[in-house]
Amino acid sequence: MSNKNKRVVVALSGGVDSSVAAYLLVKEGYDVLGVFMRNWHDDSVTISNECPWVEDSYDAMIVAEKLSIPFQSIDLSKEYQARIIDYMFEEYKNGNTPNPDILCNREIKFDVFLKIAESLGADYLATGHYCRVSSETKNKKIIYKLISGKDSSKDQSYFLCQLSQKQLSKVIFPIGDLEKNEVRKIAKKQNLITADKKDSQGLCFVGKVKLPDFLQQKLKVKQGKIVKVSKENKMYGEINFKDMSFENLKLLSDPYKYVIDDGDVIGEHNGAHFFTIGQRKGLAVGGTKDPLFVIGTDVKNNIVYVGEGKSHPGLHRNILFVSNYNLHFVRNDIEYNNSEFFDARIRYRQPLQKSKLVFTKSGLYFVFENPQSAIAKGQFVAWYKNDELIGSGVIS
RNA sequence: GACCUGGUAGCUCAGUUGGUAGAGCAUCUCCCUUUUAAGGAGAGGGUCCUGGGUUCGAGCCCCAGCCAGGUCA
Repeated sequence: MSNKNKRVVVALSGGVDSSVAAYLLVKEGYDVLGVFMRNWHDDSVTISNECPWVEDSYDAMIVAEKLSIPFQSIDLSKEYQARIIDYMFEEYKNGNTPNPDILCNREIKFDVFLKIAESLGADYLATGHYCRVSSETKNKKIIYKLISGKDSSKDQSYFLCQLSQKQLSKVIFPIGDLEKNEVRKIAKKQNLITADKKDSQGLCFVGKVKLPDFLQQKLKVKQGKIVKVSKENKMYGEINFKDMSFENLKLLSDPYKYVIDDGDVIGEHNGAHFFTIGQRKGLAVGGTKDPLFVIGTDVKNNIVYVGEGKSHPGLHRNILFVSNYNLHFVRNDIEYNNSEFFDARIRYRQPLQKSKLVFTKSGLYFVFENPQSAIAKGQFVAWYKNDELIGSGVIS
């Protein structure tokens, strides 16, 4: 096969998915090199008492051995700290809700790590993501497409929404055409040690953490008030949701700005930056008929605003905004007419939502057909056409 | 000062004609999930204000006290 001369570095995480990815590459005749990334050292903040990475790197090595491919381990914790962890703290400090794993893909796996792979002579970098890449030639230029994984319940395209054409040109996702159970079946058949290993969860590379505890490493505990806003509050009635004119879009997309007099003080929290919109757990305030949800935080004045019940108006919005600066086009050859519907999601595994894309001088408005719950500033919105992820951006 | 109402799980309350207590919310655990959340399942938790009394038996009846809210002079 012609693959013989092609060298691929596969990122082995010590899980099933990357193990099977490596196996498939070997089977297809590539010259495969397995590399394990260690990006985090501090086990004191993770929930499980074992150091997960020790076992993971060991499993990765055993898989490499089994497949008879060379293996090495690299430490990118400095870069991870600088590009991911620091960003995370900064965002939370500012009252935003970051998505470190999306950045980890853009900045670490498909940037720092990709460059290392290239320095090792790799033509391609492969990972165990449930995602696909295809390409077509348009005006003599190759265009790469980021396609959802075939297994829709596992599709991880959302986490790759910040990748560029250049990055995609270097990437192979060997398991993107498989379902999870097929991946496990292959691993079992090949006797890979990771076949029955539980799927990893939590922050990629860090592991499962209790976020408020994790954040307390750097963010101070600071007592503040919890203010309950009535669903009858007049501010909810003041917006004309039917007026979709350009001038009104900003008003429609702006998160509600609460002041302390908008509601009643019903409790205390220990730091508004530990909370995010839509959050229910951790408020430690009972006595209501329906659960309380965070509808807004004010980190400057250290106030958490809550509303009672899932259907509280403060929880839902039809429109969100992404500034030009925060827009990222995976495909930069697509025309928009401001009235066409795309599919979009604002969090991993969320069913795709119909949305119009309206471009303005300052940025892009998503006008959803149905109201979206808990649109969180700092999270990413990604838009799709059919199975293809077209672009993404940070929610303002 | 008098009168009224109420004091039951962390919170808000329900508790039939007296037979040693329940629901929602909160909390904790598990499941789901490579972000944050959400969601699903389960668990723990009560000298029923205190002290007397009636009764075989009192959260429920009686008396006294304490506390909270209200009404009237």
